[in-house]
Amino acid sequence: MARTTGSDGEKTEAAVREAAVSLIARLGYEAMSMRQLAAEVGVQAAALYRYFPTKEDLLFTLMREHMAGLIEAWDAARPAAADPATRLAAYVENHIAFHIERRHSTHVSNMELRSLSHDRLTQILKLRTAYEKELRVILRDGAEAGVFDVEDTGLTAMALIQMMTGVIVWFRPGERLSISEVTATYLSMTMRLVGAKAHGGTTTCSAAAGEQRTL
Amino acid sequence: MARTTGSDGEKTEAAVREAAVSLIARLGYEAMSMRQLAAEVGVQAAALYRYFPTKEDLLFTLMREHMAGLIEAWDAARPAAADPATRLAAYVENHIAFHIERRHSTHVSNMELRSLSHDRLTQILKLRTAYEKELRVILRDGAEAGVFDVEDTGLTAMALIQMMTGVIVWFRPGERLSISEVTATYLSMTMRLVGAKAHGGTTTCSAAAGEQRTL
DNA sequence: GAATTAATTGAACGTTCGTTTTATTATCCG
DNA sequence: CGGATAATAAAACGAACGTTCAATTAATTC
Repeated sequence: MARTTGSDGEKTEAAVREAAVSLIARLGYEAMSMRQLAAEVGVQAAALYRYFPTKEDLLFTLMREHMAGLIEAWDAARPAAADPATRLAAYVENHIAFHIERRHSTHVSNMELRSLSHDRLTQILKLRTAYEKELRVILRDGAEAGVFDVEDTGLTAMALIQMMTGVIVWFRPGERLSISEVTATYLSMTMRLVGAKAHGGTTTCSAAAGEQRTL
Repeated sequence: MARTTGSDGEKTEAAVREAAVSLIARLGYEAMSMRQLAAEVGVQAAALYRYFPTKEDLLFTLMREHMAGLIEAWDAARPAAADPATRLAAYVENHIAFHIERRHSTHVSNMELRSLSHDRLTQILKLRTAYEKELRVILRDGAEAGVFDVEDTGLTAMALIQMMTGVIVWFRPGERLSISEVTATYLSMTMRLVGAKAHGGTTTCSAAAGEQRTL
């Protein structure tokens, strides 16, 4: 047999992407076979190669679009011109919302980097670095303005990102906590961690602690 | 040929373990072939099966011993009976020291869980939960004693552990920061995050950073 | 120094992998 | 309605996989 009734390239490609994200997140890139993926889509393995020339191309596409989506989401959510605390809050909220919403895709982009070729790894890391830099800038601005108390901007940014991204490890929608509850708690932990002076009230944390080093 | 001069079962097994941790951390469990591992050890693939009946047995052994080592390290480092802040500081210091020291093995234990059978996954997760519970107890004690300000003990524990474990992603020994600098910064971030009242002083959480025990 | 045991090799097994090729059918366009 | 093209199936490719087995040699024991 050959072309099946009702077959449509766009729909098939979208189905492949979706199934691939789910399968790779669950089994891992190396453990997922192209035949398994094809079966999930309801197609023969050879049909996949109409849309993605190699298995690695498929992985790279998924990762690139995940990172692009993350940056896009932040571009849409970032406050125009605001104080560091407001910008930090927006960053935290966007980060957590995005990562909870795209748990599988985040899993893939974080765990399967080693399966990329050198060049493609570099491309993905460049996107990631650009996204992380946004947070470092916020922290630096806040530290310079004296509203944050941060010892080391780069280290703090990494710590915050790992803390926030880690939410996908344990969070399951519909369980004990809602997304907004989780976000609120992470937001308050973040503000304490960076020693943010309360939005108008007295100081919560800070005082001593040395001058900050720039990265 | 057959047995080689100077061959010794114990030494070979140790070499296999060491090479396996390094290779799996670098390539991933699925991507590492038994022939690759054997070549790294300087032996034929068949020789590996003298020590580990299957590839998964090898992985499981590495993980089990990693988790056992972590719990053992904490048992040795835990303060006998102390206030929550001191215990939390000890937990953070032990956690970071252990994870930096055993970066590769941590990578394996955190990233390759999905390659375990159901039973073995359960065993590893049981160990991990037991270790994490130690932190939750510290946080709860501190919250009940009024020396910590924690909204949600479980969530805070997960956030802290992910933040601390994340150090292995970016930390490289001999670069910008020393282990003790990193530990000190993480300790101060932790104390602020949990809203710790200073050890004996009057205010501010970041003061805890100054009082730092050596690693 | 012979018998036994420990450690390893080299070759092979069947399976599965990613991928390619070729043929076949549905759909679209005139 | 008929030719072009898009979408797939079916079968096959060589390579690599985890693993097993028999043969062989080093070390140990008596």
